[in-house]
Order: sequence, then structure tokens, then C-alpha cells
Amino acid sequence: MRTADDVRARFIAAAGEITQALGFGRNIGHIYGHVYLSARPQSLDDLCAALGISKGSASMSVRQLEQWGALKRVWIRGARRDYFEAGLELGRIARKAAADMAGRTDESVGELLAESERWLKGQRRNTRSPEDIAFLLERIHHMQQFRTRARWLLNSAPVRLLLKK
Amino acid sequence: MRTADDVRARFIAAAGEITQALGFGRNIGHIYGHVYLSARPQSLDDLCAALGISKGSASMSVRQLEQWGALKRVWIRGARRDYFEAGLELGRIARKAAADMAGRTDESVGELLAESERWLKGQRRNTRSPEDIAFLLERIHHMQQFRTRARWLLNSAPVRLLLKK
DNA sequence: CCGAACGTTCAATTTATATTGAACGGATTA
DNA sequence: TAATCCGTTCAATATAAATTGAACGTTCGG
Repeated sequence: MRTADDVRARFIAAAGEITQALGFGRNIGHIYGHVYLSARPQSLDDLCAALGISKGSASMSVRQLEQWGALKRVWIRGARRDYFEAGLELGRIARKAAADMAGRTDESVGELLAESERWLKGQRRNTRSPEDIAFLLERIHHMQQFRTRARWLLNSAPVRLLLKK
Repeated sequence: MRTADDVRARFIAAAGEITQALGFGRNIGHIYGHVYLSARPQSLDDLCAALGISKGSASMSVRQLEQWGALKRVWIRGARRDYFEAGLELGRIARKAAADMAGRTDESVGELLAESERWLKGQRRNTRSPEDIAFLLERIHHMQQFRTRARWLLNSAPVRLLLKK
């Protein structure tokens, strides 16, 4: 490690590996890492030039990062381009990214569980395998309980504390 | 929805979509869903037959699920096959899966940050751009603080409470 | 208006990842 | 010891996802 840019390069590469391992491509991490270590706001073209990525990818990645609060658009007087600087509330960013990931699925699940429960309860009388129905009901309830606890956790004090800032 | 197996099928399909969206393939979710809704322990061949997946995939998936505590091996008297039943401590399972995901990267990051910090501190005197060095140091520290807070959160009481059971 | 500068979109492509299935080795039984 | 039954491994393949880049619409400046 001989220059400040070496520090940047390694940090950015590591950020890319992390976001890749987490299932958002490399570019997301590269972009955030680059802006995070930039003292001045960066334009889309800056990102493309600095990281060697396409404008299309930069545009889409930037939007996702914005939704997480990881990038903020800043307006520079009399400039036509958009500029971005890094959001620094890492906890909140992590929370939004995680919610983004989990949320893709979660909504439909509640409905599925409720519907299954309803049907199973209706079957208890007229089935030839009441034990099986009872077993399934038990499992559905078990799963619903977990979902309740998980929701509670997300609203608990310590979690909120970390994720505010 | 006309039979108990319809309930199973939809549950299993949903589980597969979730694990897929989370970046572990579909089979992981299918397998756990199937065993979770099975009253009796399941063998590898049971899984292959019920889900239409290969033995290789079943073997690998089962191992990962075991590491998360999502499946437990049970021995059945005088049987040569391995049998599996579902672990029901969903919180703990989720935690381990998340740790598995995050942990792939985390270790090396601490080292990278520490090394960067060391180098930057050594440069403060003999550089031509002291402001840039100072800026990078600030960001590195900011990131380290977040990591500290995140670790603290994972050991906090409410999180432990949810994840025990 | 016209032309250039930008950001966005999306089909095509590349890249990464999950999944398969044939080959292998250990263990059990005859 | 040979034959079979199982689970595992890993190179090949199939599948999913990220990334590109050309085409497009909009906005701004001249």
C-alpha cells in the first residue's frame, strides 16, 4: 500500500465483494465505496470513468442506492449533471437493504399462511386423515408465531437505536 | 385448494421462492419446506422423489441446512439410510443463515480497515495532500464505528431473545 | 427550432451461481 | 471378497442474475 488511492482501491474492491456475496452485484458496492471515499460529489460519468462500468449500470445502481439512502443527489449550481454524495447512516442503509431483500417475498407469505389455516380448519370434520390436518395446522401456527416475533423484533428498541443512526 | 397436499405444495413452492430471492437456490427452500411439513423423518431418496431433484443437490443442500440447525439427522433403528427431520427453532435458524451470509466477507474487512488506518496514520506527516489523508481516516473511523455498533446489536438482549427460540 | 448533453430503459450478452449426474469410496451384508 | 447400498464430490451443464450498450425521450443552450 503506497498511495491513498491504493487505500481507496482496496476498500472499493472489498465493498464490491460484499455486495456481490450479498446478492446485489459488484457495481453496487463499487459505486458506494467510491462515493463514500470521495470528498466531492460524483457524477454518473465520474463513476463510469473511475470504476470502468457502463452508464446504464451506473444509472440503475445509483437509483437502488438512493432508495436505501446510501446515496443522496446534490444539486450543484448551474450544472446539468446529477451529482451524488454518500449517505453516512450506515445502520439505516443496512436496514433498508435488508428490508428490500426480505420484503420481496414477505407479503404473499402472510396471505398464504392465512389461507392455508382457513382451509385446514374447514377440513377438520370431513377428512379421512384428521391427524394429518392437525399436524399441518400445528406447523402453520408455528410459522405464524415466528413471523409475529420477527416483526416485533424489528420494532424493538435496540434495533431501532442502531438503525436510526 | 382441495387436498392437504395442495397446502404442502404451495408452502414448499413459497419456501423455494424465498430462499431463491435470498440467494440460496430454490432447492434449499423446497427441502426445508417439505421436511417441515412431514410428520415422519425423510431420507435423501424421499427428498429426491418428492421434489424431483438430484441426489447430489439433495446431499449438499441437506448439509447446509444441517449447519443452520434447520435439519437434524435422526437415526432409525436398523436403517442404513440417513433420515432428517426439521429443526423448529426458526429464529436461531434465521440467525445462522444470516451469519453465514454476512460472515463470508466480514473477517477480512476488519483487517483491511485496521491496515488502512495504520498506513494512513503513518502518512500524516510526509504527504503532500494531508487533507485527503485526514478525510480517508475520518471515513475509515466512521466505518469502524458502525461495525462496533453492529456487533453490539447482535449481542443485545432482544435479539438474543428472539434468536434463542 | 435545432443540436448537444444527460439520464433512462430494455433486449442482448456476459458473468455468476445453482443444479445435475456420473464416478468414487466407505460401509454393510452375503 | 464380491456385490450392493448410500452418501459425497466435482466437472459439466443449466439456470438465474448482473451488466452492457444502443436507442430513446427530455431538457437546456444557442
